[in-house]
Amino acid sequence: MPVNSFVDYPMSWKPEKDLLRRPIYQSLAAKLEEDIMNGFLSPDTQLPPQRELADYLDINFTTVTKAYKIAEQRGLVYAVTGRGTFVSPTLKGVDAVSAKEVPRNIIDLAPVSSFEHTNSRIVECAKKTLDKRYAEQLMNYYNPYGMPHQIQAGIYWLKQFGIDTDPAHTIISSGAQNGIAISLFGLFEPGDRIAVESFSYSNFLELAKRYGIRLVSIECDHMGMLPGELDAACKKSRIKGIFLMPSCSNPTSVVTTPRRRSALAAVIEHHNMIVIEDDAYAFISLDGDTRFGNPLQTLIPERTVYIASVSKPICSGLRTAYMVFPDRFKTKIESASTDLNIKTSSLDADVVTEAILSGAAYDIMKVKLKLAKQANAIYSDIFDPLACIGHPNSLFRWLPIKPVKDFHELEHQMLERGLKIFHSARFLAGPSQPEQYLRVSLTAARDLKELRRGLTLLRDTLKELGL
Amino acid sequence: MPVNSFVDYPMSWKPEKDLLRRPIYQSLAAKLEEDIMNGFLSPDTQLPPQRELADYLDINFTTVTKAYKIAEQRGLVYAVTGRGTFVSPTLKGVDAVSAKEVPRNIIDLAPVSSFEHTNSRIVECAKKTLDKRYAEQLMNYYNPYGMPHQIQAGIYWLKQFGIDTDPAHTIISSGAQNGIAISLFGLFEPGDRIAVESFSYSNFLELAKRYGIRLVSIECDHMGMLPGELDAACKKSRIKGIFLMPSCSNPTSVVTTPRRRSALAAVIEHHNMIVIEDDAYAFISLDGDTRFGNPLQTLIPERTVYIASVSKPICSGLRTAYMVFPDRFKTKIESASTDLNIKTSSLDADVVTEAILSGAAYDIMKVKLKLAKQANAIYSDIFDPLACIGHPNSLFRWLPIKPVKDFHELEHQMLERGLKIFHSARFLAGPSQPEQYLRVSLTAARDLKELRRGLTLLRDTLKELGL
DNA sequence: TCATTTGTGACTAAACATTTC
DNA sequence: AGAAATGTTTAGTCACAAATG
Repeated sequence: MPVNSFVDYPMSWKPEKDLLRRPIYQSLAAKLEEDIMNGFLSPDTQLPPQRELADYLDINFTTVTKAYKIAEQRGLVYAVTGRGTFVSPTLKGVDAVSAKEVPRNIIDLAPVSSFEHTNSRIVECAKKTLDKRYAEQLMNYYNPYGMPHQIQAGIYWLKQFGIDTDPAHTIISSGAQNGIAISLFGLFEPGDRIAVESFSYSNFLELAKRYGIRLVSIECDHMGMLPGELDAACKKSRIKGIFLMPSCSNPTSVVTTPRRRSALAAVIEHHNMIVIEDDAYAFISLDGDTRFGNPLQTLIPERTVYIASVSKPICSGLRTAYMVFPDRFKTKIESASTDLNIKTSSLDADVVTEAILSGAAYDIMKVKLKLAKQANAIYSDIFDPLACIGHPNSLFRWLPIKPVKDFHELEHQMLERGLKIFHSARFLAGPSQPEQYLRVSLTAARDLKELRRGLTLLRDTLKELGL
Repeated sequence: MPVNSFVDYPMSWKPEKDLLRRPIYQSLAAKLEEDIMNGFLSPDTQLPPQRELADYLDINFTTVTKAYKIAEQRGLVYAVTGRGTFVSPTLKGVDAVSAKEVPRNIIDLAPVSSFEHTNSRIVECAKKTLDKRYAEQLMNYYNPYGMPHQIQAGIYWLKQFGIDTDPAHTIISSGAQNGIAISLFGLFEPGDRIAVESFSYSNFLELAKRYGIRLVSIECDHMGMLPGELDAACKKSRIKGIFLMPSCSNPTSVVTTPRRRSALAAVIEHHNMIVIEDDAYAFISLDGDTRFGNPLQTLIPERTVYIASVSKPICSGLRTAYMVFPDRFKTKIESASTDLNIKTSSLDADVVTEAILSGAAYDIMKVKLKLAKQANAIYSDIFDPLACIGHPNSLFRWLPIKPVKDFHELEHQMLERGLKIFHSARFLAGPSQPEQYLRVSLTAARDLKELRRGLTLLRDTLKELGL
């Protein structure tokens, strides 16, 4: 073995051979984890090729494969056939995107919540709910997936988004994320592949990774995911499902065009995939003028789980989302729901039901849509509207910035200047992308005035940092 | 190859060699699934040994291992080293234990709910909740794991069960099952082993299997799990966690004695395991006279996730449970909670909080405890009280019966006579047990009169069937 | 275009652990 | 007590597929 070659062209990672214990692949993976966590190996560093490391350690190269695989499953590295294995740019655990109230001196541009100005109406609905004859029944064990009249109200609510369903194919979950978890658990197994847009909803990515789903990152443009790329990826390996938000992708705010939806549906159909369609932002397209196309559920209902939370259009605190699915998924979805929740909250669902049936929900939705338009107008005042892609009423914007090396550092610098905001790296499904962005939430500031202050501060800070 | 030997001593399963496509292990697993689902292979049938089948099919025997492994993960078969591989007695999908209201002519002895007579008090609490100053805040996006005052109320509530915790180590989940899912997701990975009692909570078993947890069934007696057996199992292979309900095991109703709890704690400590302690039935021990011992959480808090739902003591419809955990689990638990739920329902939690702070919860608990005692008295009228093991106030009883071949058939026969009830096979964590039981829920009948009718009918039916 | 580099997946080989008799 | 039967785990061989230059 030409030992000297290792000295001349040092490998990026040289684990000490003596420290390896059997099982080799496990101790190698542990060492790798340690060195990444300690920062010895920084993001996007290329690791030694399997064969080279194996040669150096005097072991079989598939033993290295196995060690790298474990690290990949833990989100530490990613590998591309023909190119190599690299340290992951998003380190797991750093990027839980959850909403905690920020201190008064910070302006929150991070979580996409919903304008909370309308919640007094919801409290009224809740009061009316409790005066109903059947109020006591909201407190019992039955109807784990929603009471019949609650389902009916959901079906009615979904009509405005173009969904046509019935009680046998509709249930209530404890919010969209919970519905996504139910879909993953019920219809997929660890090891299955799911296609996602190259920037995708971070909470989905985290959940899927945790469950052992192998994410396949598909390239996109300003009209949505590229059908050709999806088709190519499907030809490479069996991809069982796809996660999409065609009405307004989080975080990019891109709307998938009707033509693109049809093309994607054809590819999906052809490769016999399952769609998880998260239609959280459906309501922002309901302003009469524009038509953005129908949900994928209407194009390929036999392979789509459609999930519509009421978080954004009605109220973010109530844990209620509607799930629509074809017959063949029914048992699987319901038993996954039982496994994760036993039952959903009948009380929350009934408050939503009251809001829908009384019309309050529609009023609230209009107010929120108006606020979204106002917020976007403010954004356009401050940032170049021409550079602004995506849905005009989106609750968040996708702001291109010059690439930085360490996205945590940038987020930290922002925080020090009084802004909480998320960098695009948090939404990365696969390898690093050359372009970088900030996802600018328009909904988490305390009011529109604060939003304007925050966006102005953001613009100035970016200028100051030369981004 | 001595082909004739196969003819002389036919294997229990002979997949056609010609039908095998590559990848062999997958097509073999698919064939196995098909033949089990079709009923060609009945429960507890022993499959051919890996080597024998491999020989017959002319493939390497570890390829058969892989096929069997897949089937095991799907819950179709179970394998015991040294003994063989067998068709699973509980076929997945058949046994989702979820509560659906039964027709009027059926008496429900199946789900363990809670006596629902007290829910009007809860509706009152809910109304008071909505009159609070902060009612609007219940509808927003913040406090994903519970609002501070809700956590405080939880801490206060848990004191009566012997739990001493603080806000930094306590969160609210959307019910106990959801809390269990959070614990599994946050602290375990697919492939990890978790020890369970040989008859254990079916919803836990299903969830764990789905997540790829390898369940290790530990033998028990009338005082709880046998510490020696646990220790032995731990020495065999690394067992990362254990699921226990020491205050009243579901389905056996066994209370783990204080001495046994200490012994188990020592074994758990020694093998560095994580405990998931589901204390759903803590309240049935609060009748002053008896002391049943403290939760494991008090013995080994540094390794215990303690979960106490309010379903049984207060109200089963509200999706609220308290989770208590040590510092080192905090981040993991919280991020798993985000992955599964984003947030828990603040409204549900606040109704529970109001019930606790107003004292209503304690009143309700007393009523439910009294009802539990009455129900048990009725049971003792009808079935031999001497044969009755377990907690005297248990919400369900564990009734020994003579073994039957097909438990589904027995359940079906019961249903035809007007009784919905679950057979012990549904709660089996591992291989079949020689003893069989029925889990008799005392809480799902519409009232105590109906319960008496149901239990009488049960006794008579068992006599009629010769069990 | 084609050879090279690099990762993937399926199957094989061998050592090991447990149960049974 | 020890041999045989049987499942488990780890490591290795080999054919193949994708990216690169």
